[in-house]
Amino acid sequence: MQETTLKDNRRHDLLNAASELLAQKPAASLAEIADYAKIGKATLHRYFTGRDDLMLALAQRAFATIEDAIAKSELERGGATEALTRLIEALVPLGDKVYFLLNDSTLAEHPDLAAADHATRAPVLALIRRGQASGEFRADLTAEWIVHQMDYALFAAWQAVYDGSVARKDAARLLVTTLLGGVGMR
Amino acid sequence: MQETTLKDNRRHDLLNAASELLAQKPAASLAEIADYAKIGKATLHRYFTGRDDLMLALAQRAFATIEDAIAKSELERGGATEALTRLIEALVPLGDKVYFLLNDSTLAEHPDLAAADHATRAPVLALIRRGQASGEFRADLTAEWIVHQMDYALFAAWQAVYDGSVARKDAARLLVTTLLGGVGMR
DNA sequence: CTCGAATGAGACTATTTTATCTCATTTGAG
DNA sequence: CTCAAATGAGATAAAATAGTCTCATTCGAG
Repeated sequence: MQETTLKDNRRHDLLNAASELLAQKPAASLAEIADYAKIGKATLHRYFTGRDDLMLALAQRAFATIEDAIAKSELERGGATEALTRLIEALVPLGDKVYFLLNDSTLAEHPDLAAADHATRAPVLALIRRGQASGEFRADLTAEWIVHQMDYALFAAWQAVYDGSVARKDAARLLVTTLLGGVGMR
Repeated sequence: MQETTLKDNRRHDLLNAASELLAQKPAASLAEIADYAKIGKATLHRYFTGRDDLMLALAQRAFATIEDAIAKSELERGGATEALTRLIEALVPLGDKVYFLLNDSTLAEHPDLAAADHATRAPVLALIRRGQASGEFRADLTAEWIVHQMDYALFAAWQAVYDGSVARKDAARLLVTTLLGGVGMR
């Protein structure tokens, strides 16, 4: 039982290192990933059969992390605006584990991820629709469009944090206010 | 003189084909690009010494296209809001030639592109600042942040058009209204 | 039409990355 | 401490891609 736990931890650390490196260098080779994780290439292959397997595990964990953040945000609770704010505040800190997704094209088409993608998107879509029904969010935009824009706004925020142009602690607030209020003066 | 023109046309067609294919398949090999452009690999190498050279030319043309769109938008003319609207309406149709930039990591670090990037960003930043000074745009956000969010919102819009969830003709209007007004009800 | 330049198809080589394998060393459970 | 399992380093093979070269064919200016 402990063996399994140890292995899982190791696997977890490896995925952390990989997503960290891939966020900076999306084209990193497996050898570079192994080096960055301070393990031998052979060991990497003992945990993942190949690059595809690693990327898939990485993406699955990213989606799981997002699902977790969504669950913790309790999107059904309170006003839709407050719920969206909680969601964004929960998602912004995940950048390290999710940002690499943007730069990988092979993942978008993977069938196993379509379900995970839908599972993460559905509750957010529901929240947006709830907010539209309650008059908190604009109803002249489709919920899908809003969620899609939100996704990219998140990537933009993560990148801004990553390149230092925005402080990590400010990112969530900036994102919420930009997303909800737009850049035009009201 | 005509020889040069012919060669330039051919080069132009080749770049068009490449950006078109790379938008769909960012990891396309040079052989695939050559096939897609319906030319031999050898000919591709006669126009571009290698992948780096091709990607650089592609990116430079993308920036030139953007600069052109900016110039045609006459950002200094009229209200900042109207100017921003003109800009977005000019940029949205360029997706085919620019979208691939998002999926390439090697370009971000290329020194020759830093200047082009700055050249395209400067007039847009100036427009945002003008709008902030005139009270049209929010002044509690930095112009850099606004432009950065706008960049990603554009990529999001291009992708939505590309995957069919938004009609090409609606994209610009949607983007302008989302960007300026946000998703919250005012 | 004619000729030189440009092209395409594909053989071929070089380079890079992935994946496998061996074996000495390390690790940690008991 | 002891031993079986896990690891790391590197050799090696395999695969994919990049890049070069040759030569017969096509193209287009004049």
